Amino acid sequence: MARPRTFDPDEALLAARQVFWRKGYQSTSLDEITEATGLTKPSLYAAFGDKASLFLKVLDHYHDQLLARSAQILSEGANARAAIEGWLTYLVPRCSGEKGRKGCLSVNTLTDGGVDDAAVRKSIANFNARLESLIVKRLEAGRAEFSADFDPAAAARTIIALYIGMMAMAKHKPSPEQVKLVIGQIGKLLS
Amino acid sequence: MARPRTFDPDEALLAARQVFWRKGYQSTSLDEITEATGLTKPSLYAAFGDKASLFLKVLDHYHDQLLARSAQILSEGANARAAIEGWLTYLVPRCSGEKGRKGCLSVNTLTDGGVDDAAVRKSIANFNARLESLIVKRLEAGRAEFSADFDPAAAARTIIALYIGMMAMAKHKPSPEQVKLVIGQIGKLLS
DNA sequence: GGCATTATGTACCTATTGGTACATAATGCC
DNA sequence: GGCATTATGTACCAATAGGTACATAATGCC
Repeated sequence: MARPRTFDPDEALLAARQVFWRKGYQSTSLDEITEATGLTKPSLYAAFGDKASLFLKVLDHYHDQLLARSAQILSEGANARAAIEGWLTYLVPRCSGEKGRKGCLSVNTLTDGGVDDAAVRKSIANFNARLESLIVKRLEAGRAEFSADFDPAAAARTIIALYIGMMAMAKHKPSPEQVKLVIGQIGKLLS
Repeated sequence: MARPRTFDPDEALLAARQVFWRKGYQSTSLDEITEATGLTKPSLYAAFGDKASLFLKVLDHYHDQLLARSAQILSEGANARAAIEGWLTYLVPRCSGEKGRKGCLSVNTLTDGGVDDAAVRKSIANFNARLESLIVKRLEAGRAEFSADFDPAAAARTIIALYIGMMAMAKHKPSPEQVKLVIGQIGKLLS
């Protein structure tokens, strides 16, 4: 047939993700991606299309992965409150200085004015909607834990806003204790 | 003496701010700034220095303005809870579709991986610290409103995280109602 | 009015950007 | 082994980026 690939597309996607995550879409040059992946530009184009298309693939993969892990963790807690707190605590290393100041690729992209690609915005909106849906369902499943006037939808949306805020603040490299201080406040929203 | 300026530096700074706010630092070209300000590149350089220096001036000015307004609004409420809610409600138009999807210049810059200027990071960290300090002081001034185990520092930091999260979510153009839903949850943090 | 001084506008420079043309190498099929 | 097909590597291109040299214009002071 034809000459086979000499690289693993999934590995290349992960390598590109590292660069996009750290520097953002606009500030990442194709040269940096070729260096990180070990591929040449023609190989990149043949495999993933142009820069925008490559970034979208990276972002979609990131969203899928984060959603899968979140769904898993949210299903594990003894009750809704514990599940939510467990989910946020799992994110602590990413929000604090422990794993650098990369923050969240999705949040970083959301606030990037240089990215006006409709497909990218849609991917992020979809991710947030699905994440919020996961939390709403977990809260509704544990409805009995809360008071009569508890509003799962409002609480879920507020938790999403807090998640995004904490991911943005990760850029300041707060200590894990500072992050846990905020997570400790979440309990007040769940009553 | 010498030839006088034919433009108002403050106006030029505001015009540049509009562009940086909408497109972000990296994606804003000097040509777009010259178009928005009506100045030529040499005039820009003579007045504000290079692009990074100009951006820092814009950002500092933005921070000063937002801090001043926040301090004023936070001092107006009948009590601490009303003051905080009034402050967030003042920000609602910026968080919803009413004023487009610009979000907050400071938050957008914080999550911008392409900006690695130490002075910029310091300006943002300083802004956040002063904003948090304003809120802590307002909460402490209304200490009697809250229960004995209320932690003003933890609550203030959580409110900052929510503020940042809502500003990031502004990029999705949420409806004012959706934003108010989140603000309505803030009360639970203040008890 | 002449001069020193500073602002302005044109025109340009170099580096880097995303993207590609083209020759070459490696495979499976017959 | 020859051939069609696809991957790879070099070398390059046009466009755009931030930044500047230099000639010119406008002021106050003397």
